[in-house]
Amino acid sequence: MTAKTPASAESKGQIRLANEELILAAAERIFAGAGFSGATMAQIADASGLPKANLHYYFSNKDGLYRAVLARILEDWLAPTHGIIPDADPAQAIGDYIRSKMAMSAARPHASKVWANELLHGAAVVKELLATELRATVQAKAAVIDQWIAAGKMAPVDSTHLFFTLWAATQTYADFDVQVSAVLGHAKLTRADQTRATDHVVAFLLRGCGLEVLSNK
Amino acid sequence: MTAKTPASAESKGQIRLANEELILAAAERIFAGAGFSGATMAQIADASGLPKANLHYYFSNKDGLYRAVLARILEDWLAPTHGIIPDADPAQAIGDYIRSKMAMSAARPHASKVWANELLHGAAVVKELLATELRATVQAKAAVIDQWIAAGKMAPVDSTHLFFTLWAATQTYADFDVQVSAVLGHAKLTRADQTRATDHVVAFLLRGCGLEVLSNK
DNA sequence: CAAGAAGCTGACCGTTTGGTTAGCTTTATA
DNA sequence: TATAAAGCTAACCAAACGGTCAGCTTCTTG
Repeated sequence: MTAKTPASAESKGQIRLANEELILAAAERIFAGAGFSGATMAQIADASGLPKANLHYYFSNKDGLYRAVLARILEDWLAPTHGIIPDADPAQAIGDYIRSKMAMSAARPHASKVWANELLHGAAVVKELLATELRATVQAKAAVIDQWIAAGKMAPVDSTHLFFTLWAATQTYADFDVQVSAVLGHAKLTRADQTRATDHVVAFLLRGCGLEVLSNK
Repeated sequence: MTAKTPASAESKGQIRLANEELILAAAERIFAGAGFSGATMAQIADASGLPKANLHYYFSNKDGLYRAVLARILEDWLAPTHGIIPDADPAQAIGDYIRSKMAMSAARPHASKVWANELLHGAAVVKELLATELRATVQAKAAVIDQWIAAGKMAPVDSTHLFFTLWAATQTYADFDVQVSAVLGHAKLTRADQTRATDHVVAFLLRGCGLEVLSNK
């Protein structure tokens, strides 16, 4: 609305920014539903409300668009391990981590599915990243877990594999929601289902760590 | 070799049986690696060592082949809940179930990936089945778990969601093996990795149920 | 308000893919 | 061994797909 100095924020036009966001959001949805190969540029165009040729104006090609979608997902994905530090209380820190993972699965199921699909088919795009950033993060946080175990604050779990189990148990509600829905007999997962799932997962996984659920804040 | 009465076993020729198996095995591999849309009939033909037109001689079309692959997987998938019956010992029964799921993930990773891919993208083919057979199985077995809980034999877990957690924790080693490998710093999962994973998962999940690992037979 | 930059898009194109077919060879049967 | 059934496959085809481009409109800027 108001005229601003053009070089203030990014050097990208606002129209470009808005349309890129529109396309990325649509692409995330379509890629989640059909995978990379199953998704078509025409579908993504329809979902974003823009003509197909416009997609190629903003993104070099299908692969470039897919990489942009993955990059956008990545930011939120490796983040919420902040609380896992030596001074923290294990039950509080791990509980918070699990809850934030469950919240992410509920809030951004499409993102989780795109990520799952990428891993499922060999992680051609993000393999390098897994072996560097993710590996380093896990090693650092596993060391904290090991300290807690050595101090007798929790059960002697395999600290590295613990993360595989936490990820699996939480993301299954986003990735395989059809299976959960079908078994529960609901057409879609309700908010009540999500709450029940979170309560179960937090209690179960903490007990697996030899810990008790703390009062919720 | 020896001449047999033709109507003895199935009414299918041995050549047909052998080639169908050849094609199904190749298709499972290719579908696992690339998903339904990403896989091509030409790739499956190459992998099976047969010309492409031969695939259409045995299977009506790509969709028919995909359904046949899923059907072959399904048999082994809903099976190993046998041990979960009221008279059994909870730690023994649940421990055995987890171990058999881990063994399956290690032995047939391709099958697990095809199944995961089908669920991930909405289960268009197996949705009906999830809502009937799988749902019924889980309800029956969850009732057994509830009996054990009522009898004070294990911790008060959500018996239905327990199954989601067991499936997730075990199948993650087949479905997302690239992630596990990358974090562990190995090119592929070794037998030692599989053993360590099984030990962790069994101990961790049983503790989550308020149970202890029994001596391994 | 002139003029360049940015945004936009219908129409088009080469390639890939699932699927077909006509005609061949091999196997089974009486 | 004659004959039918089953098995096999090179060559071909129509549809769908990712991607291009020329020319248009809208926005920004000095």
